[in-house]
Amino acid sequence: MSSFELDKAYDPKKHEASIYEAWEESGAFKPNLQAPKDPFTIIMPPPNANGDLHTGHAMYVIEDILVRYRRMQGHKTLWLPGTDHAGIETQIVYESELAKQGKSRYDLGREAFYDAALAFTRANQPNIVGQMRSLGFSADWSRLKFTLDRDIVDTVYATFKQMHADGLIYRGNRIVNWCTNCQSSFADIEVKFVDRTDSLYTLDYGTVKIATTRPETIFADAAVAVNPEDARYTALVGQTAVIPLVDRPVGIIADAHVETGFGTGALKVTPAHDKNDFEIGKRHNLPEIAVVDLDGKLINVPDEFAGLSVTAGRAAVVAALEAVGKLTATSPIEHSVGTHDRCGTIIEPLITEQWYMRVAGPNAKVIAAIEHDEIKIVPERFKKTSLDWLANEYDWNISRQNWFGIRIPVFYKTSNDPTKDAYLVTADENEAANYYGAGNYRAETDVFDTWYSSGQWPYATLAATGDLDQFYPTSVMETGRDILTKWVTKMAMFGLYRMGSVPFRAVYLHGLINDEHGKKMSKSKGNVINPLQMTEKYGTDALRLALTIGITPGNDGSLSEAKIEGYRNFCNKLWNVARFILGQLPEGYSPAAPVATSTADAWIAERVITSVQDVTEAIEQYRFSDAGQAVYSLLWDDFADWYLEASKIEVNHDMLIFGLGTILKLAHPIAPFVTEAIWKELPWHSSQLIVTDWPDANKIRTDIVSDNHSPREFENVMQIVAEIRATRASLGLDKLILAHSGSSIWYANGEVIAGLVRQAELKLDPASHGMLIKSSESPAWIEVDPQSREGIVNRLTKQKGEQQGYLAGLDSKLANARYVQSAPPAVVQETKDRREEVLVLLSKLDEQLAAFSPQP
RNA sequence: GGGCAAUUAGCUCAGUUGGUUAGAGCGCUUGAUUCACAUUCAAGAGGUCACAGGUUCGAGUCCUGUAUUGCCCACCA
Repeated sequence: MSSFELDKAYDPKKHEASIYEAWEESGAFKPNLQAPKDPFTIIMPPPNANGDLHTGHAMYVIEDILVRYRRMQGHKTLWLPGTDHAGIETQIVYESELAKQGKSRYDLGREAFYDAALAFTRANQPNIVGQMRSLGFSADWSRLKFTLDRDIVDTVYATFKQMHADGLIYRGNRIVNWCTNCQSSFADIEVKFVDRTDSLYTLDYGTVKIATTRPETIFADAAVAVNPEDARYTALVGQTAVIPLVDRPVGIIADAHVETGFGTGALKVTPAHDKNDFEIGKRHNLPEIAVVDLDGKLINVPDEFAGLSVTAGRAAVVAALEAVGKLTATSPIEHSVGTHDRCGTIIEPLITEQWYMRVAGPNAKVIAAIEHDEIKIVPERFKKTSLDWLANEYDWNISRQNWFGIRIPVFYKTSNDPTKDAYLVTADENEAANYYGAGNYRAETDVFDTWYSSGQWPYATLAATGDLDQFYPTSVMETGRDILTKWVTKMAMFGLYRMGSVPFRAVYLHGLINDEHGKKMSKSKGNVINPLQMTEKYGTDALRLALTIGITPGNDGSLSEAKIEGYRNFCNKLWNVARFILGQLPEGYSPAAPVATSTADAWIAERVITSVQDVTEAIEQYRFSDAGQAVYSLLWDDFADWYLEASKIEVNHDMLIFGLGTILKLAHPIAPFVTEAIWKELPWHSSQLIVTDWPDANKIRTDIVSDNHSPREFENVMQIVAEIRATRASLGLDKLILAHSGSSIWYANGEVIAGLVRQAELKLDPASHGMLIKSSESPAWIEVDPQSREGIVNRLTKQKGEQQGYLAGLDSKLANARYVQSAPPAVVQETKDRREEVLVLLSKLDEQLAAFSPQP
């Protein structure tokens, strides 16, 4: 009797927490520096410390798969986790917290707000960390880093200082994307364009008419521009036009930027409030007149408009223009308007002074690294995307006027001392005091763009944990393809700049996870799948499998509850396979090297070996879906449906245990909990599955003693069984008698065949006149009732028709001389072989038809 | 305007260098089931691989074009 007693079904809730705890307590998540193989490192993209886990984070499962796989392979494996303070995002969240108390950030002041937001963030961090742990992530939490940790910030400061010394950093007074809500400038990449319908107003400027969507900025006009090729206006170039309402004359200039076909072909040039106009202004040396302030209110305009918001001002100016007859037309126009991607506020282009980084030089190194595959990008098509983007990036505005961020380490001179520099780059106020003298300096209040600091995440974290020497460059960066340009290229740039080498050797990009109909998940659509609800309901492994199988690198994937449920079933199947096997082991059993003593043994051994190769290769090539599918199919289609069933007739405990053990190993990276839960039940294992060796196909092949059985023979058994089952189903037969002629395959496998077919009896009868089992090479029959004759003839006729059609196709192929000449001989031979097989089958069908057809 | 991706069974998706009669899961139909698992088992139906050309002995796969959908970048007075 067996000493094993497993629950009837796998209940994730009973196992996951304790297994995770055991992993962590054993130190399995920490890199094993004694491991024989090279370091393998992944730096986790830090999720927002204030956020909740969503399907995007759940895709870190890919990282866990890689890490678990490499750990089992014997690499010194480090997965370094972290969380992000998420600058502006957190600021917005925390401001809304304050709003609940009826406060704004101005009530607290900059420093108090920063401290409070930081405390809020640190207090929330355990939430997201706990959620990631619940997904089974085998990261080394003892190394957890936070983007505002002192040591991280120090690294960022040092980089800034070095870049400044290298002449890569400068102050620039130019047009920026200003968010009046956030009171900060933003990089182009943070501006999201939304389509809108607005009014296009045609205004009378005396000599010309211009078209604009922003009449409230006419007071900032510095010129009117026309295209130099535009014959309508050539005579006017050099003349003046007059801004209505204020009657201020401006020059008419020619600039190629102007499109003759748009509006009237004449453009009001407003350098201070339009990006393109700013460029035109630079080309023509035009004044930059500001009429919108940082709050989005009109300034430097006639009194009646002063202080109005842009929107109110527009309406008022339009009314005034109409009143004086200068508004000659109004038409709807569809265009895109830039908004801040975090808060949705319309971006006001205006001129402010900001910190910039020159990117051309540093980016050139990134381009070279990507071109030479020093950074391999998966899928490869994103190589081009990143190269195009890098080659076209403008100097990067790295300063923000948010309050929640890393302050730019600069102090400004406030005295008039001509011997002192205008500013000093240092994070140390003492240094500033020494240099300028007390009271003669002020600290910069701008903070870094979060991508400036998070772009340094790989080496900043590794430096902070003391792992830089051992684990940099890292192995793989796995992240969403949407932040390829925002983040991945920045990390490459910073890594090459500061470390002189790439931060990661490969980048794996996953796509978006959509809902069950391939639609983007969104709160407003109500189709958001909460990963934690799913793991609660179906178990963590089920979610992990659902996010792995059927997902293609870089492509959007879809997730549904039904899909997750299906993988819950898989986990249960695995559990029950184990339950079944363990249930029949004798007391005190301990496994020995498997010996293949039956046809089925030889076959399953081969299937396992092939699967080990397939799964290994798939993971190596980042084809995680294929890896998952290979394990799924091995367990369910091969091991459970065939080998286990066959073992009910002829059992080989060692082979069962070997198969189960190997499957557990192969499945572990994707489904770590259920595999470890089963592994724990096997008393002969001294260590946890998480640190067990990954199976080696060659080693297995030499270890398994084969008793001279061919895997092919069992494949024939499977064909025979399938044919008998199909025949039974189509004829509605119940209990079967299988007659055979006494060949070796039937002697060796007859019992197994009958057992797999179920409700079948075996009989030696070389003279049977039953229905021929056509897939059996030596004659065998299903004994049939004469009453079934009509059904049999129908079935045989249908099969004959199918085979004749197939034969015709093969014949026409072989009749084609060019095919026979040009195709590889192996392909042609295969066609010929198949034709022979069909002919044999057809002759059998004819014979049977003759036997069962009514005699004439 | 430029680019990328997708278009394959009712649904969601695979299909790795061109080569068996194109696959999976779910759903559907029929049947089974005290024997590890109904979170099960067996059998089955279901596809002109978006469309039009082309290359090739051979195209879901390569080329050209078209359509639809989604995404990215640029512009949008």
